Amino acid sequence: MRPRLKDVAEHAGVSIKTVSNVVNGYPHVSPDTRTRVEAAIAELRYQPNLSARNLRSGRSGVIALAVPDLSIPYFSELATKVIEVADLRGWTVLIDQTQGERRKEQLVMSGIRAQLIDGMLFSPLALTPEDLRARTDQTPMVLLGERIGGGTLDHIAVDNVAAAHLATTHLVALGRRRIAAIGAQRAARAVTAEQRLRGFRRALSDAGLSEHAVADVSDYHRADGAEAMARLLDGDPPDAVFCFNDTLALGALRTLLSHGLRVPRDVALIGFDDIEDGRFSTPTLTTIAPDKAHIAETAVSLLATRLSAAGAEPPQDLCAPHRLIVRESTATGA
Amino acid sequence: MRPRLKDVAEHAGVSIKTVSNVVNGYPHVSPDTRTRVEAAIAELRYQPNLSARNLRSGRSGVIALAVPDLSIPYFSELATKVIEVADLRGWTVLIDQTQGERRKEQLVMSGIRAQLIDGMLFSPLALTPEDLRARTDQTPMVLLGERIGGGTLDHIAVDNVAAAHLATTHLVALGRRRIAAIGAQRAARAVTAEQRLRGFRRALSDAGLSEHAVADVSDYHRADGAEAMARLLDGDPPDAVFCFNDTLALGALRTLLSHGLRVPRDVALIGFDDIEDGRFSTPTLTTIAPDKAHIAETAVSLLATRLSAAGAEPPQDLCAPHRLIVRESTATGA
DNA sequence: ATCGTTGTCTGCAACGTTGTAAACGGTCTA
DNA sequence: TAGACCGTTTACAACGTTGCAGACAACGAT
Repeated sequence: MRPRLKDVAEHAGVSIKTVSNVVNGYPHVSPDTRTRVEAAIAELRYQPNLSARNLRSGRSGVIALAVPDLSIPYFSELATKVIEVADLRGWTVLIDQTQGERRKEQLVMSGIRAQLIDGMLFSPLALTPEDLRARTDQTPMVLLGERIGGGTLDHIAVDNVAAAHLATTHLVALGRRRIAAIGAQRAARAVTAEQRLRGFRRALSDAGLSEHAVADVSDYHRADGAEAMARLLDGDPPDAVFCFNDTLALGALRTLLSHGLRVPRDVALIGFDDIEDGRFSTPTLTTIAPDKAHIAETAVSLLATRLSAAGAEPPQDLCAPHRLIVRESTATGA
Repeated sequence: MRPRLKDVAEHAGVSIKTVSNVVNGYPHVSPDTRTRVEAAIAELRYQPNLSARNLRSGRSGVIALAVPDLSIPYFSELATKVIEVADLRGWTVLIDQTQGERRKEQLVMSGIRAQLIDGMLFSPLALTPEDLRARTDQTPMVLLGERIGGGTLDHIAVDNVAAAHLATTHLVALGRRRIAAIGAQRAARAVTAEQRLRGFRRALSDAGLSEHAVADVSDYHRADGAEAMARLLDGDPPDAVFCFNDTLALGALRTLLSHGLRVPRDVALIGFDDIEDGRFSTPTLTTIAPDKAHIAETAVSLLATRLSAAGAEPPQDLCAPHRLIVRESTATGA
C-alpha cells in the first residue's frame, strides 16, 4: 500500500496536519520539525494522493487541451509546446480530440471532463458563437485560434487577416497575377478559413488584381489539398496558390508535381502553419509561421490568471505574432 | 455548485445510496424508483464527481500513454488510435512525452503520475532492461514497441526483424545491389534499431549480398535522415536505401533530390511506419505499415485484462501484423 | 506578575463517493 | 400463522486530504 500522510506522521512523530503543512510549504514550521518530516517523506517515498487532495481542495492540477486531431502536425506541435509550458507550472495536460465535429466539440465544451480538470484550452473548429453562449459549464476556458467567443472568453490567436494578407502580397511581389487560394470552407462557421479568405481578397484588391480562383475543401488534410488542386488544374491553371495551411499545400504540391508542373517556376506555392514537413519537402515550402511557443505560453498563462483570480476580470483577446518564411516553393531564382 | 448524489436523492425522494445504485447500474432497483431517479439525474444534470469516486474506489478511469514525441507522426497517429479505443471503454488518456530521454522515461515509469492513473501504455526508447527490473512502482504497464521487458511485462510490437527483412528483400527484388540502411543507433539500448538492422543484414546475406553501408543517426527526425543521407552520398553512393522510419526516409529523400538524384531511378527508397506524409511526398514513399489500429486495440485490451484480473497471470508478448506498401519510391517502371 | 502577541503545532470536520451489512416489506412454504 | 427467503432500500463508515479554529509555549511590553 502507498504511504499516507498518517504513515509519515507516525514515522516522524508529529501530527498528520503538520506533515500536510510541510508538504504544502506552510511557512510556520520549525526547521527542526521540517527536517524530520522531510526525512520521513523521503524514506517512505510518500506522494500525495491526488484524488483526495482534489476532492478536498477542488483542484486537480490537470488541464485539458481540446484540438481537432493530433495527427494534423500543427496541433501535435502545439500540443507538445502546451505540455512543456504546463509542466513548468506543475500541471498535467489531458488531450481531447474532437475531429472538428460539432457534436464532439459541444461535448467537450459542456464539461464532459469537468470533474477531472481545473480548466481547458480549446481549439474549436465547428462550434458557433451561439454554442458558446449556450454553454452552462463553469470550467475556465481559453480559446485558441477561432475568434468566436465574442469577447466572453479569453482568446489567443494570430491575426489571420493580416497573415493571409502578408502571404498573398508575397505572391504578388513575385510578379504572379493568376493567384488562387485553397482552403475556403462552405460551412459558414469556419471562422479561420473565412478570415484567411478575407485577407487573401483584401491583398489582391490592394494590388489591383482580381481573384483567380478559390477552391473549397471539406477538411484540412493533405488529401483535401491534393484534390482541390486537381480541381483548379481542370480549369484555367493559376500561377500561384495560397493554401490556408501547410498540409493542404503539401497535398497541392503533390498534385502539381504529378501533373508535370514545376514549383515554383510554373506555380508558386505558399502555406500556413510552418509544420516540420514543409522544411523537408521538395521543393521546401514557403509558409506563414505563427509563433506556436508564444501561443502555448500565453494560453497557459491566461488560464493560470483565470484560475487564480476567480474575480470577474474582463476576458482578454490577445494576438500572437507571425512571420513569413520564404523557402523554395516561392524562390525567385528558380 | 455542481449537484451531488445528495441533491439528486432529495429531489427524487430516495436515499443517496439508491441514487448511487442507479448510477452504477446495480440490478436490484425497482423500475419505478429507477425512472424517478433517472428523471432527477437528468433534471439536475448530475455528473458523478470523479475525484470522490476515485478516492473511494481507487480507480480514476484515466490511463497514461507515454511516447517520445507527439510531433513524430507515427506517435501522434498511434496516440489518436489509442484515445479512440480507450474512449470505448470509458477511459480518458493522458499523454506524457519523454523526448526519448532516459531520465524522463525513468520518471514516467517510476510512477510520477501514479496517483492519477490506473495504468499506462509505455513506448520507451532509451530505457534499459535493468531500468525496468529496478522499477518499484506497481501501476500496471503495457510496453509498446521496444521488447525490453524480458517477459516481465505485457508487450505488443511488430516483428521488427521480419519487417526489416521484408523491406530489404523488396529492394533486392528490384535488382538493386548496393543497398544501404539509415537509422542504426550507437546507443546499445536502442533495441528497435538493432532489430531492424538485424533483419536488414539477414535479408542481405540471404540474398548473397554484402552490406553497402549503414548510417547511424542520433534521433529519428527528418533532419537526421537528411544528414545521414548526405554522409552516404559523400562516399560510394548506394542504389537503394532502407530507412528505419518514414521521417528519416523523407529527410533522406530531400537530400537525394537536392543532390539531383532521381528516386527511384538512381536510388530506391523504402521507409517504415506508413505515416500520412509518405502518401503525399513526391515520389510517394514505399514503406512497411505496422497495423497501428491493431497495436492500439491490443495494448488497451492487455491493460484492461491486467486491471481487472489482479491475479498473477503471466505477461503476454504479442506480435502485431505488418505489411509492405509499394509506392513510387521503389516503383519499377520509373 | 499580568496580559497580549507571535510562532508552532494539533484535532476536528468535511469534500462526494461506494462497500458492507443490515433493515424492511412482501411472498412462499410448511 | 410462523418462519424462511427474496428483492429492494437504507444507514454508516471509510477513502486521504486540507481549512478552520484553537491549544500551547515562549516572549516582550506594561
